[in-house]
Amino acid sequence: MSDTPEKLLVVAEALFSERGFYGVSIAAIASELGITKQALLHHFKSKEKLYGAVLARISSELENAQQQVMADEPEPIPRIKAFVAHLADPSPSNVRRTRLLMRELLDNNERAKQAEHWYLKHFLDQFVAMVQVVPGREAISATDNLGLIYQWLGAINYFLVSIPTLSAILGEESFEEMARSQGEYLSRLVDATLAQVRP
Amino acid sequence: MSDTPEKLLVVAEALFSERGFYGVSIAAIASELGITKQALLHHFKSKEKLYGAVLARISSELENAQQQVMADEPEPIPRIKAFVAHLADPSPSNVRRTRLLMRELLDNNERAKQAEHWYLKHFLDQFVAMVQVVPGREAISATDNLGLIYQWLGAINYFLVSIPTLSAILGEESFEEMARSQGEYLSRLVDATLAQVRP
DNA sequence: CGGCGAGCTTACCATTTGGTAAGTACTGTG
DNA sequence: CACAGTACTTACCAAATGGTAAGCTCGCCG
Repeated sequence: MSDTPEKLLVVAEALFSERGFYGVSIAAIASELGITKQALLHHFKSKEKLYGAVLARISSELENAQQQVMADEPEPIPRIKAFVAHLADPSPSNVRRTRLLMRELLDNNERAKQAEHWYLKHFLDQFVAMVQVVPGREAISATDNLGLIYQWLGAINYFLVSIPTLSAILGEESFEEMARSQGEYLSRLVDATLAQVRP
Repeated sequence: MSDTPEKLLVVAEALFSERGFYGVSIAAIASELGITKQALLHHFKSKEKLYGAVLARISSELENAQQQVMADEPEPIPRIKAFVAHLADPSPSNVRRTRLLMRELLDNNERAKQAEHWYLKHFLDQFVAMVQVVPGREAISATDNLGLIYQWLGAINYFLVSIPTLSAILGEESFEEMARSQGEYLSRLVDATLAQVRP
């Protein structure tokens, strides 16, 4: 079949995102690709390494998007809003990524305890930097700004991850209405929280 | 050993929370309890049923807490804040519950597709009702209020679930500082978002 | 006392798991 | 042509998985 590793990663990402690390066997991934399990193991020496490659791919995509926004939008607040909007994009590929990262966050306790390097650290550092240049926020500590960012990330990621559930309990059309207003909600969330100053 | 099923559920909850449904074997749970795998299967006929019992227990605890707050605090806004504070309690037991529910949210797509009944629906309905009685919010649609609630739940749950990661990347003392301010952040988040009216 | 169900135990089982070993076919490159 | 490396394949494996079957022991009820 001679798939490029890129293709393998796309499929692996989809399955890991859907069922989690322990919920997917390498055989299942291989079968989805129409190759044998051993063909997969040939490219990535172990299941852990395959998973690691998927994570690395995602984190590099994330950092690319971040640099893109930095370059495109010089104004601090519109820049943040553009980035938030990008992260909150409800497209299937972004939802997939978000689900996988959420799972990783949950598993991180276990699996990555030995992994010295938290692969999203750079992403977070840069995000903090984006907030710290907002007028009135320069004096606020990095930790406090990180707290703010976590509120945004929480609202964004939790919504994305809840899409199937919400869609099921609200019904398709009601959910669509909610999804449509979500973008503006987030924009206002950013405004409202950024405006707050420390007492 | 004659453990009450309650004890079994506590241990099962801890392990499912830590490693997820597929990440824990019934043998592992049993061994943690010092009993055999078959003793567990005797009480709960299958792994799925055991997991379901854990979920049911959590959802009933959640609804109890909700009723408690409803009874204790008659004023709409303080009531919401009290409930939010309860949900955001960073105690180990609450963190465990939150992790497990977050995993369930991720897996829901797969496992609970056939389960007609989304076991947290009642919790959400009642939460919406709590918001709908806030002066100035009566006219706002349930869907819009749900959107607001999801922002709060996102901020709360994402933070709780990120505790080990944050603690690792920030260091213990810096993280403690962030955790301390989190409560007030959330309170202000509720104020800021509740104040907004639809255009 | 007889028996009956609850709460286990040991024994067993088919299937799936991640992974190794060894070989084959193809494609350059010296 | 020889040789090396890539991209696989089939064959295999030990361990772990969820689950069944059958039995054993205890307390309780008629």
